Amino acid sequence: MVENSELRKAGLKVTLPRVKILQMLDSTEQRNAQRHMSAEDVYKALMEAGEDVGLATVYRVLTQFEAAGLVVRHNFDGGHAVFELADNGHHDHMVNVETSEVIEFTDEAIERRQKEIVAEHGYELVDHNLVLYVRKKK
Amino acid sequence: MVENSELRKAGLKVTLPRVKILQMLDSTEQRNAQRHMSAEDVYKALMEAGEDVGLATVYRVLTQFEAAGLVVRHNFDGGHAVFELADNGHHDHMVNVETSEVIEFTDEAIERRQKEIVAEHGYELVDHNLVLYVRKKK
DNA sequence: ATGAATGCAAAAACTTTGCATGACG
DNA sequence: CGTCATGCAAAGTTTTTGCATTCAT
Repeated sequence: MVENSELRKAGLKVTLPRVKILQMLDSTEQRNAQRHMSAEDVYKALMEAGEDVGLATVYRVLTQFEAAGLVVRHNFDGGHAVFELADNGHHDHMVNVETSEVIEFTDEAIERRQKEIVAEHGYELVDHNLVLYVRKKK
Repeated sequence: MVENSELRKAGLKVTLPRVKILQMLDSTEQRNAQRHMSAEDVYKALMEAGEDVGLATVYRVLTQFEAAGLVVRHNFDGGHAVFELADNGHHDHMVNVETSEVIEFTDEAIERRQKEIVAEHGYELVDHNLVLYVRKKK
């Protein structure tokens, strides 16, 4: 189960909504149902689970989680942001354009090269976002 | 100047708003002012130029341009989408998180590695999206 | 002339905020 | 108990849509 100590560590009081939201993210991930949920997704899932949490709270809590590094926010297409638990390290995404399936991966060579490129321009890397849109090879 | 034939080719009637928007994108790019403009940016620029185009039209036209491949839409951080002319080939982006300045780049090593990774998973690359969020090195 | 495109205003979609109430430590 | 968190509703943003009018061909 997701540790409540994670919340304390982040300086966040252990409240019911926060615990529920964290569990929700964790459990959907376990079931591999949907690794990336929008605020609305989380809200609906909570409602269906009989948990009475306001949508505004879901937004607030997800934003706090992001600030605390518990969760990562992605802006894949447009429209809405999606969130995923940050607990299994950094990774990039491959999206199968035919099925919308999301595959995670990491590649050292790319990571390294990114830092080099940025340095060559006199910057330092704060974060990055790489999405490969793919299709099954025929 | 931007060719109106581009519009015809795309099956779009050559109307004043469409021509103006295309020119606006082209001219800001020429002046290197801002390669990436939001719908609002385009709208304001048109207003300042004395062109009377509705914001809704700007959105509609940019969406059509995107569908026609004349323009590329990016969803960098969140909030709003930005558009750029598609005429100068593929490139990735670096966003300075302190100034929001956008720097374009391409890197063969990364491009190559992406194809390899995708192939290793049994897919083929359709498209990709790489954004590096950077900060000036101190 | 005729269908497509525009402008306006209204609505939709997503997210944030103010404020009174309620819960955590 | 004091403070922080929540819920609700209202407001903010960004983008889309309905509809009457105007324009391109």
